[in-house]
Amino acid sequence: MAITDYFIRYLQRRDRLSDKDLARLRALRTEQVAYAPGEVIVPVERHAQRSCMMLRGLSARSHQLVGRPEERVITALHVPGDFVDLHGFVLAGLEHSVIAIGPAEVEFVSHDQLTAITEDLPHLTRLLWMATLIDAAVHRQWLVAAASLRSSAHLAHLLCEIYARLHAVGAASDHRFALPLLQRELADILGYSPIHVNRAVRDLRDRGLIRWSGADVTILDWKGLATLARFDPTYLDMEQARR
Amino acid sequence: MAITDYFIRYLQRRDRLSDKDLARLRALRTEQVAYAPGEVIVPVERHAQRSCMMLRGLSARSHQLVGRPEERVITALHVPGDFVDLHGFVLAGLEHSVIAIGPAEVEFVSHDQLTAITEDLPHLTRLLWMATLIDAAVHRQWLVAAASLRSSAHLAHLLCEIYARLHAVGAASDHRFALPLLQRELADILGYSPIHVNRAVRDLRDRGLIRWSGADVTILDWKGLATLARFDPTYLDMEQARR
DNA sequence: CGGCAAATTGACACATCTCAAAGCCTGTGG
DNA sequence: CCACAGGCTTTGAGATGTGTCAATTTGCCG
Repeated sequence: MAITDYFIRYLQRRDRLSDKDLARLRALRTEQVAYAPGEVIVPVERHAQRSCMMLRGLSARSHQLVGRPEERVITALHVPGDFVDLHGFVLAGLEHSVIAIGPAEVEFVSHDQLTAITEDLPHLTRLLWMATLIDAAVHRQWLVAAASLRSSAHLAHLLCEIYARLHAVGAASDHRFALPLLQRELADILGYSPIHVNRAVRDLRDRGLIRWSGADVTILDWKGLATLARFDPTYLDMEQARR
Repeated sequence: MAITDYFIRYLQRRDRLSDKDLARLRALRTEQVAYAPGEVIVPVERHAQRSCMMLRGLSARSHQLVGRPEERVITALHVPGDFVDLHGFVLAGLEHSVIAIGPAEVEFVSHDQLTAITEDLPHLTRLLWMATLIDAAVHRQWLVAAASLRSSAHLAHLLCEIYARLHAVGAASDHRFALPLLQRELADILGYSPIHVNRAVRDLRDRGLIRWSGADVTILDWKGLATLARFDPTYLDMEQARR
């Protein structure tokens, strides 16, 4: 399946695509590349020439801390169908890198083609814009979660969100999904020490809310997990609307 | 001064505006409204019909927590020149409200006019897009700060950022600015208890880094404050570039 | 002057971090 | 098939950061 299929599904869940919009998306020339776990997909750079969509696996936006080379913070996770670094198209530079979480495959689109879309197709342009704004809404929700939830609930929120996003593009069902995240990476996402993340995982397990072995996650009690996390998917903006 | 002047300065700091772009911005029909401290400027709503730019004072994006009516989290602060809820133009709904921090004045722009810009002026459209992406970059930096800085350094980071943003649009100089933030609001921003925020403020004062009385903040030692906060303004994307 | 909201302080409880060590998986070479 | 190495996970104990509660002080405004 071409990545654009996932991305088209992502868009169509939120608005109707005209024939013109669809045709242009399908005609995009792209380059597919596969990455090993931990590899850098997009480096910190200025004036990037292309952006990537997620095709398979997961990726993350990783911020290196100044003066502490071995520490980093992950500010976003991306699932298939996400236009991962579309914001690099409009910004002068990326202040973070994009790395593979587990084995991952992405598809690159040149900025020339994106510029052409903005010149010709206002509606599709607004939908691309929308995709970056949903990322921003997720950032805000992560801020809310970080400020208002204790460790177990915070982890629960992340799991609810990832499942909701995977499910929305048809990449997960039955409350099961692959999550090849190391606990160290989870710590970089949630802002805890790896040890504390481990305790949070155990807590959710002990409460009978999840099963997690290797990269396999099963949500045993969706309602319980969502209640603990106070999860409300409104922020993912998955609503049909004219944009 | 019309708000558009601040916003135009915001844009011109980052790219060249064509005569057409400028003319369209200057021709925007807007409605100015003033608000008292704490008042709601934009409610939680679906399918908003207008968005607002910051003219005077400060505003914040406030998230009500589900099931805890008296608690909230603030995920963004806006200074004059910011197009505060421009994201409401493309999203189906806002999951937060916008409130006044101290006395504030904003200028509303109808979404009809924004739609027209996206139909006619691709370059200006990309610049509007950029403005929302800079907000997203600020969200990410807040996530990094929350995950990697202890309370005093976290507060220091916020002060550095606010000053940098005010200074960038000419709304502050000499390391002094008005910051009519209650410590309770500061707590909602940083994710600490008001008591702990108070300790952080005192710490920065005791170290001789800032003076803060009433709404008046003076940064006594910019270098020291920025070092403590590991502040690097790159994420504000204040660079001339073709977009 | 009085009243109220905000800022400040102290003491104690709870959450999370750090360091250290032990257990578990998986791939590899003998 | 087994032994081993290495990375990841899990556990424990003590140090530090932050939250909560209660009380006092400050500053503003009527």
